[in-house]
Amino acid sequence: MPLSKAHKRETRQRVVRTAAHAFRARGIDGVGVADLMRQAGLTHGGFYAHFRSKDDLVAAACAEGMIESSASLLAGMKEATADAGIATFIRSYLSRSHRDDPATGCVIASLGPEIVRGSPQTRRAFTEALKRYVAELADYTSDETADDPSEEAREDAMYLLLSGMAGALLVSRVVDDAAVSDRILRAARRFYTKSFADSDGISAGRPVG
Amino acid sequence: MPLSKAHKRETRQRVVRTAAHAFRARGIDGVGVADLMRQAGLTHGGFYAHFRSKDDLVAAACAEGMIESSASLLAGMKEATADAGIATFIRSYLSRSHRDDPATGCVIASLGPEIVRGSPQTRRAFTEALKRYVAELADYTSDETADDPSEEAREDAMYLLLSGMAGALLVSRVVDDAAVSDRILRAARRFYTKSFADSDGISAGRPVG
DNA sequence: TGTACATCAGTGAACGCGCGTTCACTGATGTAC
DNA sequence: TGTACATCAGTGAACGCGCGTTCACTGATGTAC
Repeated sequence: MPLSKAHKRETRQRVVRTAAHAFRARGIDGVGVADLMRQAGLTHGGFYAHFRSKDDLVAAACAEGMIESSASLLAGMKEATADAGIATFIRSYLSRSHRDDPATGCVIASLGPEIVRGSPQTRRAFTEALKRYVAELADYTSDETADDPSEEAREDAMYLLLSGMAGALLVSRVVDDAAVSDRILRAARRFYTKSFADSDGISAGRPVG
Repeated sequence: MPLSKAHKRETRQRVVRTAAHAFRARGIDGVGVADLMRQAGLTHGGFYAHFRSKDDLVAAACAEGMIESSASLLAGMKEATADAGIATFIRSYLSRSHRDDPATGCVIASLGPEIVRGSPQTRRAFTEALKRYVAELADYTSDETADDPSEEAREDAMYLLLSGMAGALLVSRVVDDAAVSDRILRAARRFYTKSFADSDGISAGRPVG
């Protein structure tokens, strides 16, 4: 046997992780296979020992990016109550540092439309990662009391929260005016916190179902 | 003199409109100059009589798409009260027909990230069109009474509404599961209507400022 | 423990292709007389 | 009203370039003996 299977797995994973970053920063069409392999410390020819096509990598990288960014966001949620945890989540997601660093951030906001137009495999892989993420968030917001809404309602709420914040982040990035961009982030932090991390009765957004 | 200036203006406008549709449907990188000119009934060489570069067209097409889609959305809002008008707006924006027809729909949801990575001119042109759109919506929601929030607060609310709906639309498109996609649209219609088109006191989202 | 061998991850030149852009041209047009 | 002319929107062949993919190869490796 030549090199070990673990070594091959590691190389593949390195390429996928490099791609997950590069795609979010420069777009899927903006990153070539040769460019990517160089960044991973290899030459372009070896690419096809790991992937059947660029599209094969795209599917893996989109799922990987989703998993990475959600993990780093979820990692910050060690709060005592679900509301406090979600409030932390919202503050991190709608931060200026997230806005200014798409490479490690939310895939929906950086690659959403490209995935929509992508291959069935890409959409499938991404959807699966997104569903797992939303389910995890929905579990987190479950408080196991009598008025705890159904799991489906909690999932719907998390789809709303996540998609709404992704839209706000996207608009804050697209806008060519730093003051307006900051205003959008600030207003969104307030709005989503009030709607999804404030159980004191008056909340309109949580639960929505 | 050769052909009239009006004729040239019309040809240019035809190309811009064709591009505004094609870009939203297939992405900016997914549409070539030659392809576009063919669709407009011309050959590719003539392109440079109207635009300095593809990028020049992209800037014009993104602004055009924003203006077109906002106009068609605003056209449906002839209601007696601002709340009823916004409710109509939300219902149209978060409809299945909008989800299934990106070519004539919201530019944020179809091209947002590509514009973020685009040229300064593209972001500038798009930002201007977006600002005009939001100002128009903010004017519409003004009810001229004592507790009418400031224009800035009303604009912030409209940025939130628009970006949030764009995110929901985007996620409903990206998801590879018709049932989940429909659920997201339905939940979003409910949530944004309650938050932005319901002045009966309990609303958390309007005004946000 | 030492050697011969089969494996296959990774190399790098080469491919066809479509892209944005250029350029010499053509021919329909509005204007001047 | 009719004709000669200058203009320039639009044509279509050609360009250099970077893309995704292929392919004959190399050489470090784990295994068999």
